[in-house]
Amino acid sequence: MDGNGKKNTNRPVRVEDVARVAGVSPITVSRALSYPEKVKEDTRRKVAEAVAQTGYVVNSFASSLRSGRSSVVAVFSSNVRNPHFANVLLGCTEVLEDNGYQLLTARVGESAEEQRRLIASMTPFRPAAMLFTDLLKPELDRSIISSAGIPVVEMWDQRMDPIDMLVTMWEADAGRTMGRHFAERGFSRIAYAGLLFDRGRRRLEGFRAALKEVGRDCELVLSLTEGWQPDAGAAAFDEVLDRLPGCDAILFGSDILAAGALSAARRRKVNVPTDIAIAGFGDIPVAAHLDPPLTSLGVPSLEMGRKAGQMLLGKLRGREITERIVSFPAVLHARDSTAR
Amino acid sequence: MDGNGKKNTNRPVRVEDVARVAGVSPITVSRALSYPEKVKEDTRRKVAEAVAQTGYVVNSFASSLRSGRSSVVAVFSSNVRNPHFANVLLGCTEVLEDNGYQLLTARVGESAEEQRRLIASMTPFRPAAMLFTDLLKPELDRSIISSAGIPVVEMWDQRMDPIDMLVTMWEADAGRTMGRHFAERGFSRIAYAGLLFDRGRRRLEGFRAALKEVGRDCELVLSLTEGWQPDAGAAAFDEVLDRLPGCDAILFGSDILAAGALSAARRRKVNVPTDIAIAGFGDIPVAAHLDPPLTSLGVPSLEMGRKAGQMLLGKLRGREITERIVSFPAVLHARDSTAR
DNA sequence: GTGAAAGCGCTAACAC
DNA sequence: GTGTTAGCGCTTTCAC
Repeated sequence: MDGNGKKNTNRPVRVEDVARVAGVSPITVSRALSYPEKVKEDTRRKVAEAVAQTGYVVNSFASSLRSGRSSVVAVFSSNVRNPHFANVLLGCTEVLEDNGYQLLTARVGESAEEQRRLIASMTPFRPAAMLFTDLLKPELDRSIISSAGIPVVEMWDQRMDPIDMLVTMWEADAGRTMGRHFAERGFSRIAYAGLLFDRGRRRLEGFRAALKEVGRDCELVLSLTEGWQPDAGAAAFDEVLDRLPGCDAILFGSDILAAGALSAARRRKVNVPTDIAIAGFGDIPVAAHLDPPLTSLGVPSLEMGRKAGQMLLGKLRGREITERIVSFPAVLHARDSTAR
Repeated sequence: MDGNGKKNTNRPVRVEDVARVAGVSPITVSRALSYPEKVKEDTRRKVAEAVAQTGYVVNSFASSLRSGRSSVVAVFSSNVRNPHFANVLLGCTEVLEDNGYQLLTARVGESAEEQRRLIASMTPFRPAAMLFTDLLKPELDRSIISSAGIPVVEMWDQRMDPIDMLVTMWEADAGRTMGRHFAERGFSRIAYAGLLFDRGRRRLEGFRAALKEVGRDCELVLSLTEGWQPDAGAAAFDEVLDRLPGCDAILFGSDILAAGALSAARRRKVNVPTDIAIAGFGDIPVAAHLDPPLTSLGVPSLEMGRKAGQMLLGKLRGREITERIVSFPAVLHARDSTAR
């Protein structure tokens, strides 16, 4: 029934039980498990045997309560269906789990009030550090975070005043890179479609700034509020063609939207890129395999997640922090969808 | 500095402090917070004020240690970059977080030994329930899970003997559905390419069984072991064309692989579906927007994640479990990529 | 290198 | 409806 040799009494095994079996005191068991180097080789072996025999598992609640130390990192994450965020999560999980930390996850929350509530729901666990894999709302009172006095990494923020540390990509730079690409290609009647909150707005600003440098502009901006799936991109494509006749290039806020637009173009027998060029954002794996292959800006989200984890880890280990703000560059992948 | 009015001493605020301010005993504070209905309206108000004034936050470690209750659900999840798993995670997070549970996440692990290690790393937290969003290895000694004596949901398993509860989709049925579709379309030289572990193998078995019913078979099976990204699909497409001349239909283990194959077909000027039909698995959002739109089997992963969360919740609340095994059907989306 | 005593902060059990 | 006492299981502190 019970291959572990665990006792059949309902009472869980405690250090005391292990101590009795090993013929040592409880504190020695504790030390043998937490600081093996502080215990004689022989004692260590006896304790290990007793642990195996009794099936002992430490109780984190008791351990953390007494020691005041916690191996929990609170991670606030948003929509994992967005490949960006999935990559970030993967990257930071890798780093933190491999270093003995447990991840307590919560949604990041969509309104300032919801964010406050979710952060408050984590504080009883006294996490050792916090990681926000998506933007905090500007309206949020950040003192509830900073007052915890623990290492904190925010991500994607566009400002220079993080609570503690920041891993980001400057959206305006990314937008500018794409704007220059559009300028080089000589597109003249240009549209943009995407979400226009925080990051999207900054990206659009950079995009327009680069166009203005060569005397052009983004003549139509579609602010998508509902939907980020391909259908929304297809609908946006139709709307652009209606509202901006002669439009020869559209930048979308994401590759998913752009993929929808490519399919709408096929349906309407509009040739991409000859009739109209299309570009996206994020460089998801299928981008290079769409028809035509989609020009996109790649975001090193996996590396960003890893970096966030490493920064927390560094601070948890008391290393001096040299860079509080780390920004990653977006990389242009020019493909056929914007060819000339 | 501290808008919460929290004291500046380093000692954290305890129930005792709140009790003093409110003019009641510690246990009354505890009750006012955990069982408000057991406390007079007036007392409740005084406690609430004292909590606000002191900035008190309960210490989960102490609370759980004493009460023996835990609000933590351990979730073992795999590659969130796979849209299936991202959806599952999203679904169960929704349900569990909205009902007061905190999610402690770990990777599910790739080998039986790693799985054992990761599960063991969660047990010190005495979770109230466990959820495995991906398969457990058959070699894993499951007694370490069942001996915890808590509600457990496994997902995707193809057997009928879960540790406790199971949310799954019968891969063989799904494969059969696709096999019948291929049979109806009259394809005759058929290939399969995908991962052939656990789930993929069962799916292929169903696929072949349906083909055999009409006197056909899957003549070439490519076992992909490295890579599930589009490039691997493109390479598999090339290999099939080399090794099975006259092949008129390929089923891929995922839509991502199939998307890569579609792009390889374009590169080689092979027409889909006239020259060769292609189908995938998973019905990711872009599937309907590829060129041609991709035939795929949709898996209701978001609902499956929600269901898993609800089943755990039901058992945690002591409700009688009526169905220990819940299976969801895969839905065929026949699109142009397998048209005749 | 090991042990004895104490206490982390909370809430169960029981009393009133 | 509220209070008193005790103890959850561990690890700190100090002693040897």
